Amino acid sequence: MDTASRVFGRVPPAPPTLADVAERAGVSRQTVSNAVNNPDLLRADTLLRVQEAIDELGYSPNRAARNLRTRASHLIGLRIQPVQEGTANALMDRFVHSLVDTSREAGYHVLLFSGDPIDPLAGYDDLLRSTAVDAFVVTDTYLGNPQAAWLGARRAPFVAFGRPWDMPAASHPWVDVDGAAGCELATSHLLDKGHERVAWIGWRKDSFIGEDRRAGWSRAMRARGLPTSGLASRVEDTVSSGRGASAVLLDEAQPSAFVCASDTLAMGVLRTLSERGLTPGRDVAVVGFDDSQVAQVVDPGLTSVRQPLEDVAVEVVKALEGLLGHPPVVNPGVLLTPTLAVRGSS
Amino acid sequence: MDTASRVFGRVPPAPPTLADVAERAGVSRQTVSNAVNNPDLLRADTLLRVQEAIDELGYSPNRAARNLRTRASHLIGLRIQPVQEGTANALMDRFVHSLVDTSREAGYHVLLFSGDPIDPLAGYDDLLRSTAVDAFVVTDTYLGNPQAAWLGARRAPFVAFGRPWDMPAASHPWVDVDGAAGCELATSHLLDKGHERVAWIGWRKDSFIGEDRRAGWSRAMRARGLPTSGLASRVEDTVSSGRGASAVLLDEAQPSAFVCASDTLAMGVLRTLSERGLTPGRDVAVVGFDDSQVAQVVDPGLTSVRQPLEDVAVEVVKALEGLLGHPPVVNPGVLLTPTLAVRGSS
DNA sequence: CTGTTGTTCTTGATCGATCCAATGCATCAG
DNA sequence: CTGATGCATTGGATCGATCAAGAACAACAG
Repeated sequence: MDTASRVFGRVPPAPPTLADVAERAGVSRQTVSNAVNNPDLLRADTLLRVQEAIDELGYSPNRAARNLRTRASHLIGLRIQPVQEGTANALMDRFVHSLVDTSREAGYHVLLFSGDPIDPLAGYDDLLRSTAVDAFVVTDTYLGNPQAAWLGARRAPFVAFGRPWDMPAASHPWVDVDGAAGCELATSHLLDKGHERVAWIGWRKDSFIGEDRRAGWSRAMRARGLPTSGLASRVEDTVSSGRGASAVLLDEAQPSAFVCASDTLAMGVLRTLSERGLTPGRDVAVVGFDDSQVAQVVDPGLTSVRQPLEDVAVEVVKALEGLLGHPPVVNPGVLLTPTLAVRGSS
Repeated sequence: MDTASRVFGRVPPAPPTLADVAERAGVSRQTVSNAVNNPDLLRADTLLRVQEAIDELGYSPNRAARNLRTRASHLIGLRIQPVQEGTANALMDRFVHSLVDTSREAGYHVLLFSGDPIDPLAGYDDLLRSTAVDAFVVTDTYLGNPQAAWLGARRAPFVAFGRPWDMPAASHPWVDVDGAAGCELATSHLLDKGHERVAWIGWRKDSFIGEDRRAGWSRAMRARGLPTSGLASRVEDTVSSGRGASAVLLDEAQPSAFVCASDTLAMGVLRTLSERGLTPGRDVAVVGFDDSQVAQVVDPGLTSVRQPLEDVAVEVVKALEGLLGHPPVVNPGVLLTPTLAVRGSS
């Protein structure tokens, strides 16, 4: 009795191959292959016979063999960011879910890999050269995406979730959420409720995304002829920054509502309100961004801009299918409009 | 000019193969293969020459070919739960990160797949039969894991994150976090601070995990000779249940501290406290479980039991390496002790 | 009857790596 | 000088699928 038998009780049976099915159905290997990949090439009765044999044997094509021959793995590489306890994670989680579901429908699986924080390209290179994945989904383009340029140069197929902010003419497909539209939506929602002095708390000026979202707020304000000066603050993305900024704004500009670039900042606003005995939603309205977990469990509920990540995933996969098709098609960028999850805070 | 050239500008060069390297280094294919996989079989100078050739050509072994021959994919399948906006997600996110990092060090990549909510086994079967993955990591064992039994029957290598509660004699490797120890730790922490009436808010009795955590609380109480009767409540895992349960307990049993089976429940307690004008941490102490995002951003900070997911990932990979080794080794179950993240609420 | 066309199925080669068995070549004991 | 031993390297077969031709056969026009 060999080692495997001792441990497992018996040797696991070798999975059936194409040849096994062929023999059983009384046809050639190629015919079985066609039954699987091009059923309409077979005569109806032959197809049926082959399919019966496939079912009886429980045959499933060996991925490695197929990949070797077709030079495709049907895997999509997704690099996950270094761990950081923040909103970004929960967001990514939703996106990953959607991406996995959507790609499965398209016949792809998602392969995760982690980046070396020092050399973000290391992981890509390895997977690419060993032909382990067919394409990549790149998510952290907000950093001025070096990987987009790098992947482009290597002619590696990839789709970005996030606009190429610093390279508007980039020729790769991308999908993004229109943050400006989201904040405009949030602001208009507040204005419709009768608020006139709506303040903005956002990120520092060097953030493309932050400036984009801010633009949505000021656009909505201007559209109603309302002033924006003195009503905006740009800080770090932390709860305490949001708390500090909102305290200052309340003292100096007396806003009746806040639109924030993130739920984290909005949490800070809520804290300031509770410190001052103000009730969110009644005395002062607050809107966050990302519809994170906290927005849902915090006391009156935090109204928040929700990114349509399910739709993003669909568009990403659509673009991937284009890239990997014959002939390859490079889809143009897609911009999706977020929705507003209205809760007690507004 | 063919289609690819028209789209890409030029045809991407075929990646170098083992034979290319062999030719360049003036050795046989097998020698190059050995240089990669068994370097100590080569004479030092030959090895050097081969490695130079590898570097010059930028050679990386073709994964598909290797997988075909070795009957291994070096991929680990991880099924992600159907999307549910809850604590579980953030937890999984941390775990997935750790798992990806740890498995990379062991030479494995993580393949995500989603389960059909109706037939949770569908995804497994597909991947298993097509030899797409070498093993699985199973995470949702709290449901009385049908997949564990199923995978076991198919002799598919897998490691569970979570004990086989309903089948203590199960012969598969597993890794779990000792929830009882965590709650004991939390309770002792409160008792050390001088609290004597520490209440418990947990899940309904049919949850193995819930009862396990509860046992930690009662163990700690009994160890100091303190009574537990009337101090426990079992409810649904929602904020409002936690709010309701804590209100009742405060009225009927006057506890000075709460230990909760989840951060969600703890959030409910915090809400009750704020409704009654009580300050968490000063008037009444609260401890949650899972150290979720909300625990960190909520007002005074929520003390919470933190699962050592990084360590879990390490143990899971260790067990996987055992299963996939030659000969395979089935590691016994591993139980890890959580830590306590102390914040303002206690 | 021959040649063309089209459908259906089969055969041999191939993808790029590793496994296996064998070879060349020193070294060294008898 | 012969044969045994060990090390470094090699050539052929193989994993299981798909690709690229070609073969067998029927239908049908000339």
